[in-house]
Amino acid sequence: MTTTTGLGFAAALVRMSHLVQREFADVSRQHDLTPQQTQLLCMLIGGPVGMTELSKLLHLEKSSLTGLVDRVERRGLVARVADPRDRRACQIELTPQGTQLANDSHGEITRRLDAVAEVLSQDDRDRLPVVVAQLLTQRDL
Amino acid sequence: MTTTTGLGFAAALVRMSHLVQREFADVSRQHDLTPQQTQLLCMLIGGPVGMTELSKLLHLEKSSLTGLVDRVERRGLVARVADPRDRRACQIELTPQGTQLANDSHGEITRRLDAVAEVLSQDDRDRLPVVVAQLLTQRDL
DNA sequence: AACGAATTGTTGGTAGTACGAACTAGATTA
DNA sequence: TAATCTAGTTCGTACTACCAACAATTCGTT
Repeated sequence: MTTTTGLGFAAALVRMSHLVQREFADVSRQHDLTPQQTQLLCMLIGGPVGMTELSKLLHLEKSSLTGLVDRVERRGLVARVADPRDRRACQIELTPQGTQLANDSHGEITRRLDAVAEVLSQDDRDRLPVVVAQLLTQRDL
Repeated sequence: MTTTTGLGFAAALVRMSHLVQREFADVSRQHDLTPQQTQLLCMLIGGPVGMTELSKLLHLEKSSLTGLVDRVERRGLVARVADPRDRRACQIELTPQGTQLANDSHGEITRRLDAVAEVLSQDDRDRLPVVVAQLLTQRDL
């Protein structure tokens, strides 16, 4: 009842989430980062982002984000750069070292999760992202 | 590339995980619990569990678990009961109040995630748990 | 039975996470 | 200009999670 057969839909999602979280934590630890720090770095791969937007992307209060950025900045992985358009605001950007780490981590996580997919039929493998996309249309972004 | 269309397999899993985490956090907050506390309570629905086994189920160090159980015990939701077979060990069990909360939370989370599934075709809805079960055979339990 | 090893759970210390309320400085609108 | 809103920080609190060290108990050998 607990294993492969009688897994309900909700339970399946929860289990899958745990699997992802575990890989994420694992890779983060390899790079001596916390999962939250890794997530922040990955969020910046596309380019600098302001604090307010980051807090929305990460679903964090701004005050929580301040501390997270502080700690990652202290390690020299990101920098706060002034926003020329608004003197209150700042943009968070990856340093060269941070870029390296962000790419490595992102790549490793992607590699691992893709590896997990290998047991599936080609059909299932193609279908799952589509299904997820449908789910996300409701609650997520 | 970021949105619905070109979602890679790994990215899909990560997004789905976020969705689950969010629902979990949301429901926990409604009941004035942390996600970790909710998870602990749900883990005990099936009956009392010892600390060592719990730490494996939750992937936590025993020392981390001690604190988690302490806090939930302080709220009167669980109790440590002696294990007659081993005088070192204890079993963690839900109090009546904890049972109520555990069932409520578990039900609410299940209800929400099942609701999310409603956009899917019957076929996809049936298939996903099977696919997840296949994925879990590798890394998970 | 007794000794050493392994196991169960706790304590204490450290770092990180996350929130809310209060705040400063700069932008926006009336 | 005054009133208001927004961007980000600070502060205080509670929780999470790890590691190393520990006491009590059980297990395995001899």
